Amino acid sequence: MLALADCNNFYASCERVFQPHLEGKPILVLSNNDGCVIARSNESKALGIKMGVPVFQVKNTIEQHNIQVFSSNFTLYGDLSKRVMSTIRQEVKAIEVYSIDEAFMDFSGEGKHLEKGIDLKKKVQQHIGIPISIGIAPTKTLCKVAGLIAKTHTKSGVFVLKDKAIIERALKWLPVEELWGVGRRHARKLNDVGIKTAYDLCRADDSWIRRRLSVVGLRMVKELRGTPCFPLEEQASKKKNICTSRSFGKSISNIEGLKEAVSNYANSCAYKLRKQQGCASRISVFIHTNPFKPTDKQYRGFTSLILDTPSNDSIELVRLALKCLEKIYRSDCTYKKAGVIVSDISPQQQQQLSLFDTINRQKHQSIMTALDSINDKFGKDKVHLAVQGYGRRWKMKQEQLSPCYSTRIEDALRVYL
DNA sequence: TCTGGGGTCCTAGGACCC
DNA sequence: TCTGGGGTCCTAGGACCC
Repeated sequence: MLALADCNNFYASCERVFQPHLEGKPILVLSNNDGCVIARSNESKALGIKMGVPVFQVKNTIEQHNIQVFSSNFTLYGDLSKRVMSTIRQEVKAIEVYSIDEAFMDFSGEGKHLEKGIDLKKKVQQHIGIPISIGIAPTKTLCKVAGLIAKTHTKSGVFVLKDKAIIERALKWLPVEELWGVGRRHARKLNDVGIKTAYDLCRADDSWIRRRLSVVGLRMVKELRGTPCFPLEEQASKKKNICTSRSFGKSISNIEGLKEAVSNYANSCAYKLRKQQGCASRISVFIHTNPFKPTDKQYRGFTSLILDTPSNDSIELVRLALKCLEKIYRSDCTYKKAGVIVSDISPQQQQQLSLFDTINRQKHQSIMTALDSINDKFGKDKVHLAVQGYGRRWKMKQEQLSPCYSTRIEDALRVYL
């Protein structure tokens, strides 16, 4: 048996941990630049606020119901996530951290599954203050279904999906578009041919599913029928692509501003590469105008460069990123977003050196190591390249940012006795 | 006025090889 | 008149996830 632990309304719950008076009150967490709604407490969901809507469209509802609004604080959410995962890790044989707010677990073995789930939920609540739901079933896809039921149809927040009859009942109840692996496109395709529920899909012909939903869809259906196709993966695999991109708080029309942003993103990619001990041999840069302003001239620039020798050196990657930028920049546009992608990633240990290499790699590597250790200790970008700038004209809008209670000592709560 | 930021996998088609 | 059979690699696009 497997289980899926899923944090309820995770970002909203994180904000509540340090502001418990918000319990029972509607909360929203916004995307970067405070643009869209990316998390809602139950109370906000009940008020009809949809996932992903631009904030300005629900401004009235926010004011009317005095909804508490937060900018996204990923430092806080990331830290609380780590803590939730480590509490879970102590209670189970194996865990796969699937996303910031979800983990699959090995729930096999003796003991009653339901009780074990309830106990785990209680521990996470007590240790971290984050409410979770748990779905328990023989396959990952069925765990997802069980988790959905746990969240909506149980008091305990834990549900076991094991008996054949209960699985069948659950699948007949579940609309096909709610399935893990069925997105909007597939849902429409399936609905068009009369497949409305997960149960309908289970009864469809294998070769038909294979043709319409590819092998990925077929695996999912097999899992619904009880055959595991997605094993528990304890080791997080290394990224094959790494991207850092942002929309700007304010549009940028000069190349200097873009240079500053792009060098920061390239530096961030290089940092992420070093953290996973990889080197990239391709770097790409893109810049976009604002697609929501149709009156503006629209342009999307994208280009890549191939490196002779794979690298994770900030100095080199920033230089190449700026070279890409020069190629795609057009002075007659106003830009709203830029990004850097590094790909073709290979392990740092096995690099083939280029015959014509001019960089002193060893020296650069020492610089990077020093840079990382300083910044890990004293804060992000405490020491950085000059091109990254100090102006931050491109920076994000974050007007409702909560403190980093658990990761910055200055932000820690003070308790007066 | 105001609209996020990351990822993965699969498939089809083209270019190329022998 | 008739025009093979087997591969690989790469890329773009489409689908999905959080």
